[in-house]
Amino acid sequence: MNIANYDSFLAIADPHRREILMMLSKEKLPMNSIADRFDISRPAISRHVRVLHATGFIDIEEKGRERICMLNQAGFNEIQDWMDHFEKYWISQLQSLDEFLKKNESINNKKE
Amino acid sequence: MNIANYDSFLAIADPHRREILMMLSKEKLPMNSIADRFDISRPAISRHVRVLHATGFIDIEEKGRERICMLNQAGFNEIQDWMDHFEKYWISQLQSLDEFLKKNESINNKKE
DNA sequence: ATAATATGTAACATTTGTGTTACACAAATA
DNA sequence: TATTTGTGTAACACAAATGTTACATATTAT
Repeated sequence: MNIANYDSFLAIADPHRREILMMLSKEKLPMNSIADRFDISRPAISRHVRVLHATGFIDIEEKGRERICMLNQAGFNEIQDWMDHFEKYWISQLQSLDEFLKKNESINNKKE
Repeated sequence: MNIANYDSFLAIADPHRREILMMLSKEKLPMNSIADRFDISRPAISRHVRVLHATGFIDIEEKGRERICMLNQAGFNEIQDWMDHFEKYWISQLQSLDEFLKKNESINNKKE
């Protein structure tokens, strides 16, 4: 597929790509060192890195003929923003539960 | 594909499925009410909901012939745990930057 | 009892995503 | 300069994901 059609969510849907991100959270790595650690072909990894780069999860520093890959926060932020929306939902759910319990408590008190 | 092969990351990779989750963060909805709001077919939505349910993003309450869908935190937690790993990375990066700046500061002080 | 409603699912076509091999090229090394 | 190293990408095959239509079934309403 055309790389332009990928978004952050699709980018992290692939286990290989998540493994690449995990590796880069330990150390910066040049393209081929990443590929060496996988059992799939170098071109496949090259493409995965391209996807992660295009979606803002990876920065690439050109150093002679090498391309050093490192994490870029932008991609992660997109996911986190989305998660934050639902975080708010769970917090409001807890509040509703809390209110419910308090109401019940006062009813129970009346019964006694 | 077999639903058993889906994981949380793949579950939220599809825009329709993310839209379903967004809807359910506003209100609980029966299966068909969800489908009504999309321009794709009801069976397609049925499958999306099945995926979200299997991966722990949705709970389903059977109510007569209706199946009421609502959010379930479990799926979101899986994503958040993964995000937390990288959150730690960014914090440690900030610390490194901080240490670097402090070291530089003391060098600059010596120069003066 | 019949009809309408709310669903599930199989079969199939199509689209999308991933992997491979083969080839190209620039930078570093001998 | 010739070779090796680090990389990109096109072409293709295959696998996986998504959508559709058609049909089945259980519950509710008439």
